[in-house]
Amino acid sequence: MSGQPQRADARRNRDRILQAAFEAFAVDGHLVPLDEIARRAGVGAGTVYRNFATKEALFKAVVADRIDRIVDEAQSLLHAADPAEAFYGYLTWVVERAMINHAICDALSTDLDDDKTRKDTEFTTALDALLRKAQAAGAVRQDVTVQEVRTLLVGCMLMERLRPQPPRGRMTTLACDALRSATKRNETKPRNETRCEICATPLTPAPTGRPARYCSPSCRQKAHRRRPKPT
Amino acid sequence: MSGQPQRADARRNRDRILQAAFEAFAVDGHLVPLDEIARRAGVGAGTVYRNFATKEALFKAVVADRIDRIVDEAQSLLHAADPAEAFYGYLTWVVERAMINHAICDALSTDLDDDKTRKDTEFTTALDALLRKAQAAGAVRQDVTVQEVRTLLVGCMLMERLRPQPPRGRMTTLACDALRSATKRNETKPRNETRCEICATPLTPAPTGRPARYCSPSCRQKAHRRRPKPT
Amino acid sequence: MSGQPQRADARRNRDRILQAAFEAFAVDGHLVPLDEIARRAGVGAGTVYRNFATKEALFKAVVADRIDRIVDEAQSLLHAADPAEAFYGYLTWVVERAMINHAICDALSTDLDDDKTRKDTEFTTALDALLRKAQAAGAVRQDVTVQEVRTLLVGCMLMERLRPQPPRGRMTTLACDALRSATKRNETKPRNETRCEICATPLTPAPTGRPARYCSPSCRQKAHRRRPKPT
Amino acid sequence: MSGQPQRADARRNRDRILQAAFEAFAVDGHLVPLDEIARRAGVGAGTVYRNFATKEALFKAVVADRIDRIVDEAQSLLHAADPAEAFYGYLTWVVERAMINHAICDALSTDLDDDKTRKDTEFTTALDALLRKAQAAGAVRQDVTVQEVRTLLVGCMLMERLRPQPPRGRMTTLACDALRSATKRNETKPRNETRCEICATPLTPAPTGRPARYCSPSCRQKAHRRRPKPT
DNA sequence: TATGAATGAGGGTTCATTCAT
DNA sequence: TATGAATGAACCCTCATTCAT
Repeated sequence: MSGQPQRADARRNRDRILQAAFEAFAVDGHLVPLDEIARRAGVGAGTVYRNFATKEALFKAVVADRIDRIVDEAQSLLHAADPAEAFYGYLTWVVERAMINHAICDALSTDLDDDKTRKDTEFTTALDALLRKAQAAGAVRQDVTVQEVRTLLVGCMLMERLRPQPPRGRMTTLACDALRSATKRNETKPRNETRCEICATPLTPAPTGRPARYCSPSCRQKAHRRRPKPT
Repeated sequence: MSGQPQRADARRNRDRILQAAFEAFAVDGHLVPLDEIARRAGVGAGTVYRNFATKEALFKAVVADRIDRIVDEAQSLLHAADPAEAFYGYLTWVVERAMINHAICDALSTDLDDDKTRKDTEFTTALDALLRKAQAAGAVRQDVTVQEVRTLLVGCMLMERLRPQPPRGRMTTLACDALRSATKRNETKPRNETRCEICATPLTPAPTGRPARYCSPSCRQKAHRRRPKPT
Repeated sequence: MSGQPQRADARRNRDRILQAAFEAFAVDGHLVPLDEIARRAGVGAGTVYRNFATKEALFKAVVADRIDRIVDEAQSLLHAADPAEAFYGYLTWVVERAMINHAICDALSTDLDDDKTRKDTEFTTALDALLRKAQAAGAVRQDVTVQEVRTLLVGCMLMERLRPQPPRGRMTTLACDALRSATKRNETKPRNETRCEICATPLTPAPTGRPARYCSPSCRQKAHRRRPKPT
Repeated sequence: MSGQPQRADARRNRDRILQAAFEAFAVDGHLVPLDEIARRAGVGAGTVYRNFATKEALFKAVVADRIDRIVDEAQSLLHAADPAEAFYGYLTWVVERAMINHAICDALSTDLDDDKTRKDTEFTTALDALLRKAQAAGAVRQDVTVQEVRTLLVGCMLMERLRPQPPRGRMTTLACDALRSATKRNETKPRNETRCEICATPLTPAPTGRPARYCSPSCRQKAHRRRPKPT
């Protein structure tokens, strides 16, 4: 049940189920019915249960599968020339992946129960290696632990998911600044974008005419009411 | 249906339902059955429906209720003597509240549909006021918008929730560093804590004996296998 | 509970409930919630129950109320100059009323339980009187009983309800022909309307062009397939 | 979902559900709970939903099933030797079927939505064919349309249902008289049955003794009160 | 072994009826 | 007495899991 099935067709079924589940979870999360996953995989519901004891077990298997790929990437970056770029680039890369596939985010934040020790350790170890090299190169402040970095990484995924509007990756850039040594921030000149004076919604500058001060009539009205009455 | 009921018992029931729903959502999120909420509130399921047209409406009412309290706090801090402390203190306070009540986190990240404009704007406006004063005082970098701060705030809630172990608020402190002007970070001396050489789990120093290098026998074994074989 | 309440306001409430229930039943039948009836009547649900033991009892009271009015009409027609016109006119009148108020139909076809004997007898007696005079005048065949007429009457209501399209009352006219003495039918020249040759749907003649033979392309196609292939 | 299931047990279950639903609807109409249907069929509620997407869909399937059988009968009568007998016999036969199974009545009076065009047309077409032959043979008046016949047919079902007492089919006979050419009625000699002088309920003649004049003591009492008081 | 049909415990929601105010 | 809030059984429907084929 848990090991790798031997027969070729059984193996193929298992992979198709994993793939279908991954795609389904990526889009709809946990709430996609198992029958739907079976349908996408082109197998019967019973076959899913032959390969995975419960729906939850299937979910965990998907997640473990994804962690493997992420760990691979970390390991391949270990010997990069620039440790700072390797480290920050890796964080960005993982977050980008998670934007596409929500399951990745769950993979890194969910407990993996039985398998936890193994998978979890693998990822943490690989991330730690990148972190230490970056710290040794002075690119990351010394007082952060790998667990904190890992948590921040998941936080970035969640934040980017909350703000899908551009600029993409802004929250990750910000969060990375929290990790950088004090003198190497990504701080920019204040953007001189204009925002609604009432609700701070960014205003898209109109090509012509007088620049807008409010994002909507209702905010303009609100501002009007706030102005002191002339005596 | 939507206004405050007049009768004392009805009012009391409504409050009890809101409270029970709040607690239930805080722990289990959306998935707690409505019957369970009714049971906790000590009323019948029908009574819940008398007060809230659907489960979703109940959820939104809970969320709106919480936002109100959070907005109140922001407004009360607007005239604090120290804008920096007011701003960062507020972020910390909100995150702490959210640690106890997960619904707060949803409240700030969920769309509130019809009411969204109003509640959402109220919160954003209050947060923006705090932010601008802190920026004016040089305590927050100029290139962040209130929307970014808000997202970071929700991110902190989520991250703290992922790492309930001490030190509490560490992720928030880190995230705040991302907002601070470069020279005012909370960077500390590297903690000279020792961590497992394999999986980076922090090691609690034993009072006596030789300091441990690994967190567990399995990691020790793993380290052993990695050592180059003597020729 | 069952008798007439004495106090003026109580009496008024009872009447308003009856009226509201009548209107609600007329439109939606039995399935309108009792709360809705109470709301329409401008009273609380409890007040409805003070006046009528159950929803069913309320329904029966409505029905009895309507029968009263129908019986009144029958009695007022008893002394009309033309017994045939009185009889057939009465049937038509009742059916028309029922077209507007479905509750009337139920009133005449539903068992009235306890009250049945009284109300039911009243109506049957009144109808029988009209019938006998018409039979005596040779306007109605001798071999029908009042029970049959009554059933036919309800049948007309139901049929008209099934065919709300014009000509209104056609089914009633037809059914009345079943009652007439053989020589006094309402038979008309065959309407030379054209109907679809396939499904018999009446065809609205176009003002210009060749007259249509089929109601729709699909019927034309069907007709085509049915034609014998040329050898 | 919609087609015929392949497995023998599935097919059997589907048939049992249809049958159970048919019987349940026949007795209680739409309001029978779906769980009850499942129970009667000896399956779980889920199985019903596997075969029919909604309760409404199940109802429509039942109805469509019945129409099929009725249409079959009409088509088999098309080439009968006596068109009059075929036509009137068919009406009687359909009504008799509907007496046993109320769902048939609904089948012919309910809209069948998507399938309506097809099923509805099939039935109307078949009925129209019978009608035209009977009209050509002079057995049916020329001024009735197939739609009217159809409505009358449903009306007969409803009327017979309202009067389950003997003689069976009397209402249908009457209604058919409405369709007959004037000279071919089923008018009989007036039955010299005696009826209650008060409420017109037919009196079953007692084998011995003086013939009854009233159907019940209460009617006798009523008659007594109506008699003019002797001066 | 693979299929997909069957199960049945809930889930959200409605509404006739009761009862505290 | 009138109100309308509270009750809770019942309804339709879903879906994780089991099992006959």
